[in-house]
Formats: sequence, C-alpha cells, structure tokens
Amino acid sequence: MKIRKSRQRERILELLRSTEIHPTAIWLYDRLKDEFFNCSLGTVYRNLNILLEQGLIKKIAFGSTFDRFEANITDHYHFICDKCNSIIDLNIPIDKELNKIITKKTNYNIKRHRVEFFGLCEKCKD
Amino acid sequence: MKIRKSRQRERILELLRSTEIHPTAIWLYDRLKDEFFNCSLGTVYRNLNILLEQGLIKKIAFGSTFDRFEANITDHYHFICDKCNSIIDLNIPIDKELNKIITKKTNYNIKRHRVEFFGLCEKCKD
DNA sequence: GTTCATGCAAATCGTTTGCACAATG
DNA sequence: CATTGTGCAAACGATTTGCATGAAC
Repeated sequence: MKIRKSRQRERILELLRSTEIHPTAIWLYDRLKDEFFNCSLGTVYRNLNILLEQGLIKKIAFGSTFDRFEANITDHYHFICDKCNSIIDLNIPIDKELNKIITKKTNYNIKRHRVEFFGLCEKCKD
Repeated sequence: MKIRKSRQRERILELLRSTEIHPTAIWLYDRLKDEFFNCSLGTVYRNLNILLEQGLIKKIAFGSTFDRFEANITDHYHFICDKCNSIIDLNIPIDKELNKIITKKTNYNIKRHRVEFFGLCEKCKD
C-alpha cells in the first residue's frame, strides 16, 4: 500500500513540529478545522498512525486516558506537571549506559527505557 | 462520604496482593465472579478507584489502551516485555537522588519520577 | 433506619473502521 | 484511471455513571 501526499497530513506534521505542548488528537483536529473546515477526527487519527509508522512522530501513551503526540523524535525524557498535566521535554542527556547496567542486574535484555519526572511546573508551583 | 466495608472490595485487594501479574480490571472481574457470581465490572472499577484513593493500590497507566493495577505500593521500577506485555517489578533500588539532581538541572521542582524498562522477558527472548 | 455499595444497563470518552465520494499520481 | 485519502457515522473497548435494590453499621 503506497502512501500518497495529503495536505491534511502535511499540516498535522507541521502543527506538531510547531508546538511544544505535546498535543492530543482533538487539539490537532481543532487546529486543522481552521484550514479544512469539514475535516474529521478520523482523518487526524489515521494520519497520526501513518506518521507514527513513518517514524516522523512519537506517541506518548498514558493507559486508558488519551494519547499525546510529539514531533521531537530524538530520545528524551519528560517532565509532567501534576496539576496542569503539561508535558515538557527535558534537555538532559539520556542515560545510554542504564539499559546495559539494568540488563546485567536483572538479566532481562533491556532495549530501551522511558523516564518521566513529576512535580509542579513553573506556572503551577505557587 | 464514609467508606464502608465490602466483601467485594476486600476480595479485590486480596486478589491484587496475591498476584504479581499486574492485572487488568477484567482479570479481577473474572476472578471475582467465582465468588460473587452476579457481580459487575462497574463494581470492580468503583472499588479499584476507592482502593486507589486509599493508597492501598497503584494504577499503571501507560503503554497500552487499558490500565493495570498492583498492590505493591512501594516505589519501584517496572520492566515491560515488548512481546507479551507482561509487567515485572524490578528489584533494584530507586534513585532517590535523581529528583534532586534533575531539579537542580532543570529548575522544575521534581517530586518523583517513574522509569519503565522495555525489552524481551525470559519467556520471549528466544 | 440511614447511608453506602451493588448489579444492571445505559452513557461516555478516546480511538478505529466501513463505505461512498474526492483527491493524488 | 487506478488507487489512496477523506468525511461521515457507526462501531469499538475501557471506564464511568444513574438508578433501584441490597448490605453495612
């Protein structure tokens, strides 16, 4: 199955690349409507899945609640505000040795890890 | 609102304490039915939420579309198998200094962090 | 006896999917 | 023109909720 160009998908990628807020599907949908006023949420989800398969974006999954997406595909950690739930990319190097260290300690063959830090963000801390 | 004793809730907690598989709500429901043959999924969810509020259990919300639960409320890291999705408690000390270190580096007031390691478990690695 | 918990079913939320039509190459 | 993408609505899976009845205290 060949992937064709689509103005909607291009715009979704642009939107994701233009923001740091790690949007939800509906957020993208709301923005997309400004330009494609009849577009549907289904289109957003379909294109998000295509972009994921293409490795152009990443999904941040939180169990049964909603997913969030980001175009920053470099490996990085997140800070998540306990109050407003904003997600912020952390500009700290990921610990490449950790997988090896824990592999040795546990005997599981660890390929990658994910870290989230929690607390109150700048806006919520007062 | 006062919380009363309930045999169903007691059993759910027992079930969670007796297993290491980090069950889903339906898994608990299936077990609960053996004893309370008319019980409902709603009851399971309601009681899980009460137990969560009481701090007697924890919810594992990431990685998939549904939540999983555990009665091990001590702070610990998880290993998650990429193939069979089993979740295994890691018996390694959590890094208590990390919150402070990252607080200094980022200037966010970090209260806690969570780490998940991914790879293939014993059964799936071959 | 008052109030909380349950069972049941309907409702909700995020996401996926089937189908007829529109856009791409 | 052959095929993929879209809009729409219906379907889906996990979880929540409203309501009448049952259990706890």
